[in-house]
Amino acid sequence: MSLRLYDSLTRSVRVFEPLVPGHVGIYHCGLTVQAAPHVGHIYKEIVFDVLRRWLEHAGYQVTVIANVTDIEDKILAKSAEAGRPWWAHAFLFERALHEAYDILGCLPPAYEPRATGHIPEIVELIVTLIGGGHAYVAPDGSGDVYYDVRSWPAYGELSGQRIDEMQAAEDADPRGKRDPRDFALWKGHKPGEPGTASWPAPWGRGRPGWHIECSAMAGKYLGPEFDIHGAGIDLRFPHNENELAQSRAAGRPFARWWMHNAWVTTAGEKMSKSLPNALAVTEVVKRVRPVELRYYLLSTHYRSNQEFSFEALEEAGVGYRRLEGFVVRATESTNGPTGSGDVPPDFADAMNDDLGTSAALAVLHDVVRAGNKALGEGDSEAAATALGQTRAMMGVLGVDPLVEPWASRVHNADGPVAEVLVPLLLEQREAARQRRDYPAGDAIRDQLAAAGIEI
RNA sequence: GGUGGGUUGGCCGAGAGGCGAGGCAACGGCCUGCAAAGCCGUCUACACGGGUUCGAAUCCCGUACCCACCUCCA
Repeated sequence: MSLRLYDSLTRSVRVFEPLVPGHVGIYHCGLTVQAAPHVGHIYKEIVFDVLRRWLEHAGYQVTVIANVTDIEDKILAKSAEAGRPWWAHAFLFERALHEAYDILGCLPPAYEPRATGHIPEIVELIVTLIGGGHAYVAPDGSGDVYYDVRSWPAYGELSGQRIDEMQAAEDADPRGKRDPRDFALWKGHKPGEPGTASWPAPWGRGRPGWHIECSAMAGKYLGPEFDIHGAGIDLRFPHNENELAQSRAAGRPFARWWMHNAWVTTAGEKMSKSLPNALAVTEVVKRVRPVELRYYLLSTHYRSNQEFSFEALEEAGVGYRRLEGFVVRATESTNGPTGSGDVPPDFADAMNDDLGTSAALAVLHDVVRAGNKALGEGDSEAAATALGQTRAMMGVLGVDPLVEPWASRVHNADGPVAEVLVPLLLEQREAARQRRDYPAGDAIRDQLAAAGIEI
């Protein structure tokens, strides 16, 4: 079975065929560096990291571009509140974001372009749109440039909405817009805004609107047409809709697949920076290991909401340790994994079916059960085969316990002290058991258990 | 007002006309000096009301409730 992916534009699952055989270009967007990343933000990274790994497993060369929005209204507002320059504010959270990626074992993108580094490309695109009659400089002297939604009949195709049915924004300040749905491509510099937050343009100093940057950067790095555009479902409208309209109006076919991940929710509602339910990645990983958080997030299909709870998270951690335990035991008691590094057909079918990670995890557990049985029966050949398959599957999901960044953290026995002391204690316990001094042996076991090390 | 998604066992979560996903928890068994781990087994559900069908969690109609987007948002 070949890979089939759901496309939000056509609202259907289609057999994936890249534009250029053997190559896949992916652009995913939406991270605005204005606050510390929470579990919901990082979920998108994990989803597209697994997509990328699965494509690479299938032999594709994958180019991932993920943007960083480092200038927009919120950043200006939040940085002013925090009393630091907007660029320092943006960079602070860009770094926090990178730390979160790394903690969760996401492979780095090929490149992460920043909006502020692509002003010429953005201006060039706006010039093209104005020239084509799809954008106009606001007549009110504000220096704003708007996209003319009425000039693009297909506008609304991605989100399935008709312009006339769209609710006008409550705070709609027409400011010279031809239609209230027209959106800003360029925001003229306003008095009171930092001078560093504006750039020269043919229609006056200002800064780019939020939507245009993605069209400009995706176009620059992946070309006028590319394979997959990813984002969280909330960005479908207006952000992705606007990107699509801008790009196509400028003569670029743009993305061939639009993929949107659903939510990690709390109390049935979307996790959000503006609600008190936000869960910072750095806090959550104090409760479970990062790899367990990653495993937990993959237990739900990416297009279904996942109700976050620490209880479910910790249960998932138990499930992960079962897999990890097999990998560790099987590695110790066999001559290592055997097999071609291929995943079982059922696993491949699940992943090929629009990244069915839930079903894929079921296959993983089945193989581990068979592997554990083989270990129990002393069938090291069967155990080694299961180990090979297990590690291949876990590798695709980015949770192989013997691959970095997890390898050094197996079994909680991390650090040089533990590496020296734990074997020593185990030796003493074994000696106690040999002389049938069980209370002494059990005491050592209990103390290790109290330190988080299970025997 | 418009658009889209959801309601599955004690819990988390797949599936999408027949063949009981999987995990966690619980209980019983095997193994073990006792545990743990592991294995075997048990419990086994599809919001509600109609309908279609030999057969519906899955399709159709209706009802209720929940969520998301239309405004910054993964």
